[in-house]
Amino acid sequence: MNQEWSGASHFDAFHALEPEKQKRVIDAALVEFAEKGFKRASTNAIAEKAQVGKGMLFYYFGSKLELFEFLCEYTIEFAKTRYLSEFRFETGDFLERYRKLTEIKRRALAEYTLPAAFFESFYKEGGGEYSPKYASEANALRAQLLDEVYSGLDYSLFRGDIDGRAAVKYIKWLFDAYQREVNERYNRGEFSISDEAALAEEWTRFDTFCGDLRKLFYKEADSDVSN
Amino acid sequence: MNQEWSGASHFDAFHALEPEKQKRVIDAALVEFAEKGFKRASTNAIAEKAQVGKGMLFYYFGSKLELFEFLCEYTIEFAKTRYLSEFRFETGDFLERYRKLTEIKRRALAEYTLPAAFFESFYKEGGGEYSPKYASEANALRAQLLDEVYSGLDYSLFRGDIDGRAAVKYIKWLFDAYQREVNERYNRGEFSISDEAALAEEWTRFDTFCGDLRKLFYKEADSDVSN
DNA sequence: TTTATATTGACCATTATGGTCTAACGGCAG
DNA sequence: CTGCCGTTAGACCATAATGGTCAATATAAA
Repeated sequence: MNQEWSGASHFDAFHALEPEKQKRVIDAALVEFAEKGFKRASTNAIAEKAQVGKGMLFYYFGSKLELFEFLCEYTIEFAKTRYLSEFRFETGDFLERYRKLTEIKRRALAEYTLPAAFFESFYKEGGGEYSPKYASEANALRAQLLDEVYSGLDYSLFRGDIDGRAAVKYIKWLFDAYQREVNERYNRGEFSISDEAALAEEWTRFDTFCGDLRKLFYKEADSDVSN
Repeated sequence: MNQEWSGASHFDAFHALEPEKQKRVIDAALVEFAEKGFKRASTNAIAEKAQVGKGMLFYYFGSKLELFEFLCEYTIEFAKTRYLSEFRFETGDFLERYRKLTEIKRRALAEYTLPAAFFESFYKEGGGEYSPKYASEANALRAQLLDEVYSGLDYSLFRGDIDGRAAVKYIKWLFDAYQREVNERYNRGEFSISDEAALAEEWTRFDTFCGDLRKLFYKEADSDVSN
């Protein structure tokens, strides 16, 4: 007897699972794919990490690729609703924009990290090769995001002796490096989200950092320079 | 320098090969290990990339691990003789040091890239786990290198309104990001080593970059510093 | 030719992969 | 209790790739 091929995966039923189990599966898969990219990722590892039988993955998703595409949809949806929605900058001050962006990220750190890592990996490793369907959508979203941050900047705020576009680039480099440093500290367990005091210290650290950038790249606030 | 390890691997004989074939093997192995780390690296891929029978690798080196350790020794030796030897800074000016460091790297770009990538990968991926023998030596070398760059800095050169250690960190971040950008341009084939004009442009680009950093982080200097 | 060294790629045991499938579990209806 | 059925786990399978071996050569020297 031949069976139907298409009706194999109980995709919808997945959402009826206990949310905690759903989350375990999703998180494990996000991590695995983010770390290794589509091809090198192992469904065995995902099942193990999620503490779930491997059969379950294929029961719900049908195949590795379909699981991957489910995550694409999930992260894109996440980025749109939880991230891009807060993304309306009224100021032309680049530093202020990036500062606010970092704040948004940080506030949702716990839930944000994994989808963001997956999204980033999708872009860097060639995730789009395996799922062209989502490649364009992910790119569009990325572009929209970049546009929101980089368009309509007020270059007159920067000090006059350095090219404005260069200044923007430098500031971005510094922010990214700063973020990396924080992540490293976080991964080494030097502070945790639950520790109020340590978290507050992180924020003042961030404030001095932003202050430094302002001192470095901007015109002096009180005394206007005549060029 | 070379001692007898076992009757099995004709380790010494490797150096008697045509240099061009040696180089093919070494380069292919450096690339493979640098890209994938020890475990994920494939001897098959190395042999193929070097256009050499797989048996040859094991004939000369005995095992994957011994090949790996040969490369460790090779790169460490390379770093010592071709790199660290030029590494005596008499100035306490951090920017000047990093600038010179970049110059050294760039001048030996062709021969430098592969060993450097291997060395970096050895540190980032856990190469030391597989070859503890060389882990300590590599770390020592790395430490020596960092010490040479970071010890005895003259913080009084920096502008007064930003912490000196922070300034050093920011400058390092910017240099690294700049390097990454250049590498990306290079890998995208936007310029080649043989193209004199493009290369010269790269150097003036680098000069403006250094100039920017000086403007950003240093006290206003009316007198030129020359070395 | 004989001898010694180089060199290859088919071959082997092992491991890991994505995917399948059987057997069992647990709640529920009758 | 007995069937039923959506779930679930993990043994299982064909396949591919791994590090490593080895008999068969090619090369060159004596």
